[in-house]
Amino acid sequence: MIDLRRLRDEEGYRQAAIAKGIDAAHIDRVLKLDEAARKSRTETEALRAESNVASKDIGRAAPEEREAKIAAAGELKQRLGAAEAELSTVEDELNGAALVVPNPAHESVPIGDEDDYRVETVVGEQIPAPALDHGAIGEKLGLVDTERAVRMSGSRFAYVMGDAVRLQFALVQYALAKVSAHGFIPVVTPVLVREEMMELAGFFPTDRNQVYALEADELYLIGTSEVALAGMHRGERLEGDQLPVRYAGYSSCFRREAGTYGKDTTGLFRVHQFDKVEMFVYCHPDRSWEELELLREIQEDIVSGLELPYRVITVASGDLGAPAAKKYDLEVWLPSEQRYREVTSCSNYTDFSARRMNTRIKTDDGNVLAHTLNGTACAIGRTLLYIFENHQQGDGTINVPEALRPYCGLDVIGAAEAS
RNA sequence: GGAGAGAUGGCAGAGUGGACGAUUGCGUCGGUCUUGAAAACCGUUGAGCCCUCACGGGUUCCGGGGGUUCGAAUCCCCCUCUCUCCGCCA
Repeated sequence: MIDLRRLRDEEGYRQAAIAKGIDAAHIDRVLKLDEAARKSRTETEALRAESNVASKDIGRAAPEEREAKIAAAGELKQRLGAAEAELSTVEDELNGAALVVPNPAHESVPIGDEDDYRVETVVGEQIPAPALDHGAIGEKLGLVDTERAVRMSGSRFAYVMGDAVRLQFALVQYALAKVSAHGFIPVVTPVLVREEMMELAGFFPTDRNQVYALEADELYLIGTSEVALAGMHRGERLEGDQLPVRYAGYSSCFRREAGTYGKDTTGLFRVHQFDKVEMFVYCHPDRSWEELELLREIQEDIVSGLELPYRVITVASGDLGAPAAKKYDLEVWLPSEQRYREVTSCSNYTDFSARRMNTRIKTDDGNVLAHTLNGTACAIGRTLLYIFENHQQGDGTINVPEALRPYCGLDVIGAAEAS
């Protein structure tokens, strides 16, 4: 949710919202509605004050005076009712209009669309395509079975098997160790949440068709543990001296992937269900830009520790999504496609999400809205597939990155099958 | 799944239609006393929004949403959650 006060007072804030792709005319409409709502609120409250005084007076009045006073108060109530009705109409309209205004982009974000990103760093070698792409080698080495999974559950499901499972849990342990070093508290979150949480976390109504619904129970499967972590401190006031609070959520994630027919149909790249370690930070507004850089550093550390070639880009304003003021994508080189593809991303939501969640911080100068950030620590399935390709060796085996060996006891995968 | 009880400020816990944003206790913060501390005593102590340069004023909030009434923490309806007992279960 946007800060209406800043939207009307700060031209830069307004311009930065427009950079995200919202119509300037829409913002003007929001501001007009805001002004109308404030005027109506002032009038309504004045009437209510009058009405409150009248009611209290009845309580004090002598019995013989009551009749007349009640009649007078009743008339006041009529006027108040009309004013309240008008106010609630304007407020509903305002809320509806304000809800679609995106969080303004930070000044360091390049203006533009999907292709206008800025490359920040490039690390590692862009290796040539391996003998087998991740889907093929997964099937060949008995690590991934999509054919049987399709019979079981439909397309975009997979059985992950054998050493891939060992690697999966090694990745979880590895990622948790990395984030724990920075004070992240591990959390296993609920994967089912109420509709209200989906709305407050900003996924409804916009991404409703991406979310699985359990209609009988009116519960929804989360697409990321971000939903559950963003809701953790709903309506709370956090102690300033305990911040920043950093959580590492681990959960399965569920996505309908509506509208992606024919895209990334092989292997684990785009599936309906995958596991993920997600970072989520609550912090003081003064600190959030530092925290964003920390998230990015951790992400680079995790990926480079797995010896994967990657680059980091700053996503352009038009491709940010409504809540993010700035977003980095970390993309790993996918040799079979000879291009970089996303593995993690991290965003600063500033106070956009906290305003809706009503998560505040106690400070000496009163309470302020928290800033929230989120970023992937490790998307397990995708990371597995980048390992399958980038660490595939000439003999058809997969070399296990040093960093994972202590967690799974494997040096190489597929030696028996390949020979 | 069945039956019952409940949800009030940081916490505990009063309050069943009119001076209640709410008795009291603990905790908080400030002060008195003390070499210092404790104890004791005195005082202080919720949040959101609107108006105002400010001082200040108004309004809303007693789990959430609706309703009755001139007036609701209090009465009515719906929802959510918690506890106790029974059933089931990893």
